[in-house]
Amino acid sequence: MAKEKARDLRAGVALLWGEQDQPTRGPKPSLTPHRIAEAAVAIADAEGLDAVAMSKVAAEFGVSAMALYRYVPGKAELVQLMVESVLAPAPDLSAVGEGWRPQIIEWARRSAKIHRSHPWLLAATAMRRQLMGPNQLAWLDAALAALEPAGLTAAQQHRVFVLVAGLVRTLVQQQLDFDEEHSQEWIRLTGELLGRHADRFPALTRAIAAGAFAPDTVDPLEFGLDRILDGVQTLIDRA
Amino acid sequence: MAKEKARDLRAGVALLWGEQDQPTRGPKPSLTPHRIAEAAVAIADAEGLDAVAMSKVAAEFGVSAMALYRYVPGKAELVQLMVESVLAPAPDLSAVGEGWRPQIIEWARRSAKIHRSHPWLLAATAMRRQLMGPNQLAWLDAALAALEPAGLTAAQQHRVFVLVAGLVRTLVQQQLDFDEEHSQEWIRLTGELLGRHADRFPALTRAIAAGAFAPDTVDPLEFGLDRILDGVQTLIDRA
DNA sequence: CGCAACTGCTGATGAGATAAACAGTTTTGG
DNA sequence: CCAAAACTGTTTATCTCATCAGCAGTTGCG
Repeated sequence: MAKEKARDLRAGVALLWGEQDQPTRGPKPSLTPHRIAEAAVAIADAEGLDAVAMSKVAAEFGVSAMALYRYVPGKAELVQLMVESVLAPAPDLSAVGEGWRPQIIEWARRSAKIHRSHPWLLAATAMRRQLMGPNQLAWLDAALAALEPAGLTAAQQHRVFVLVAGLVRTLVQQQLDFDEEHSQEWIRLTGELLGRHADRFPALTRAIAAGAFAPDTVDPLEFGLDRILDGVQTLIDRA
Repeated sequence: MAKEKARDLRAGVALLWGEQDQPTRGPKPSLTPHRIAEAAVAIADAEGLDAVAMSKVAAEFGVSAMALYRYVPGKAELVQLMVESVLAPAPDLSAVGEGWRPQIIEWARRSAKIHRSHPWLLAATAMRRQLMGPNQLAWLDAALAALEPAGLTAAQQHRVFVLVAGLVRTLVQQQLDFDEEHSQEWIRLTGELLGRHADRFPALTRAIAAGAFAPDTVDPLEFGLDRILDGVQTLIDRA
């Protein structure tokens, strides 16, 4: 997780923002960072982020692993490109109509949808503070724009964004976990354990008995948004 | 991230819950899973989760890497033990007084404190749905117990827990990122980029100009809790 | 034309997890 | 008391990956 790989932040920036000058001499490049990222995305979608090995991505193009290093400084930067690739295009919330609340809700829904479509995205963005690419920034911009009409202070606006973005991450993670194959086995084992130690976890035992962990018709994301945005509304009203 | 390592879930369970029978024959074990986990925690605290290599942990005890496999099925299980180790003891909120709100707030504060003290904890628990050990369950139990007086349905209670736990994770992550050494460099670079593309990110540019990202006297955790719990209160009042 | 700037390749290195087989230790059943 | 069983720790050996170095072929500019 915490690999020191400062390398040269600047190299990554140039790549992420497409601010590189095209070479004139030499053989024509047969690849582009973008195509490489897309191939990597395909692998990650199908087999998870761990399956994205330089050699495997390279194989998609029939070249050796080292060939990729002509296009991408290293794996970390490749993952960044994958993220950018998947975040395009940034959401356009102009059709959602007026009001900060519907707009930020729509933002959250779209964000959640992308994260669900690319289960590795959470892990890819969970890592160290990364420099954000244009698309990541565009998503941030869209959220802030949505919140502007709420009339919060700039600092509050930022904090609300963090809450909503965090909510999306949390709930998508939950859902992905639940959908996972081992999930049933996990639930069974945990239930068994709990039965054996019910006295140590009284509140949990009660909650389970009352169906707290049973499948639920309410979308947890909608529930969370309602709570958070109600809280924000309270803040606005109070001002 | 997504390594298939079902191995035998049961082995991990037994280990995590200390449900293993002590061997009688053979040489006395010189270590215990618990001592190993503590050494690993020390390493992770000092150098990050990536620095926790079997060989490095083993070196702490002057034994070979493979010796650890006599105590722990593999690295994944070791990380689980580290988590359990760090989550002990479970929080006792009985001294906090009455009321669901102060109690769940206290729960969140203590959870945040532990996560801040062990920056690797977030990464360690971010992974695949893991089987929870007794201490992890005890934390869950404590949170549910705190929420009981609120009079929510069991399902709502669970959802609120998820919101609060997610909030803690989100905000600790933020704070850890910010404290990181490269942070300043990151902020500078991002600012530079933003200046060069201000027109593409109007809302963001406005927000920054208005100080949205400036250091803030408000604790983001308290802010988030206030919003979420206000939202929960609204839900309760409505019922 | 000849070199500089490139592209892709092969081979090497080093980190890490972990499997396999072995040697020494201790306990217990006969 | 002794030998086999049950263990502990060790050495060796694989495997998977990222990534560095150095090489060979390509191409466009001066």
